[in-house]
Amino acid sequence: MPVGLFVPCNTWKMVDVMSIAVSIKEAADLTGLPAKTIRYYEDIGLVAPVRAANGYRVFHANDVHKLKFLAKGRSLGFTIEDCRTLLALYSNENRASSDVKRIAKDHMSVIDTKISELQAMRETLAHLVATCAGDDRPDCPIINELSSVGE
Amino acid sequence: MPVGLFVPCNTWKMVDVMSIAVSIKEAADLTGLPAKTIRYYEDIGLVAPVRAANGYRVFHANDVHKLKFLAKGRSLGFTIEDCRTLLALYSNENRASSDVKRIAKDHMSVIDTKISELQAMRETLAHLVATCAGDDRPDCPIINELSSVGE
DNA sequence: CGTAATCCTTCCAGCAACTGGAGTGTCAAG
DNA sequence: CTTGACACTCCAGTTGCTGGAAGGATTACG
Repeated sequence: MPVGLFVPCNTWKMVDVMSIAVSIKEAADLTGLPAKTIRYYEDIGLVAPVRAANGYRVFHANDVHKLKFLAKGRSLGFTIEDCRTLLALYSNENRASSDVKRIAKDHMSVIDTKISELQAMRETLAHLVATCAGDDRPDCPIINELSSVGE
Repeated sequence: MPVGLFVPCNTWKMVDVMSIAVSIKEAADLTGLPAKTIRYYEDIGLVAPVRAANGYRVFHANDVHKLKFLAKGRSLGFTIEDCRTLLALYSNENRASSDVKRIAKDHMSVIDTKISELQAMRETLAHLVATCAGDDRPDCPIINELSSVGE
């Protein structure tokens, strides 16, 4: 008995224990991504699930795999375009690991820049917060700093 | 001789050493904000420069002051809405410094969260990058990690 | 006086990466 | 038969700007 095929069939079942062919909801549950996001990823060409006779998306094992890949890439802060490139490298048996490494290193330096910026903000804020009385009087070093004329 | 007034006058000069009444370009130069951004801030109601007879925006001292305030607030990472609130508190003689302090502390905790997230990413990436050969062979721990099935 | 350069104006569109909602269709259970 | 949970598409909004087109104003130069 064929399972998970995309032919008109009134007793057709998307989920089967053996062949993975899942609905968008199940793909969402499997990957941790919102269904909306998965549709968006299809829109921008990151995944290409096939369609069942009723128009519903059907995700096979490798679609789910790609989505998991994307979820991990995004959780590491890679941009969508980075993820697209990484996904292509992932599918490319002839890739050079140097290509992957360069993307990761570039991304790391972006992250490092962001961290430094945030830490600088954090330090300034910490100082200001520490010196602000935080009572019901108007005098406030935070406001003073923001409105200070001097450099 | 009136200077910096907004009446039709063919020898009218926006800039005057004594009374500050500047064009958008000069406001941009004084604040470090792009003219586009200043127009945007007017759009969303953060500043309200008057208009000269020819329709040009005219920025007075307190407009420039507000713009500098906004520039500093933004550079500390406050959202536009935070800046709007802070600006209102700045103009409010009866403010309580506790209100300002709370905004700053909330913002600090947002920053702290971001820093932690970025540092976690950074650590994972650093580990992966360190173990990746980065040569012309396809084997790559970074790809492996992204495509790993296991948790 | 003409013209070129540099302003200024408005409006529309786009970026990243989704997210929310409207309006409609489909399907299985009770 | 109806209810509920799903699915679909499409449009609009988020944040904080940024770019560009199309046109008007002003100034400097020859």
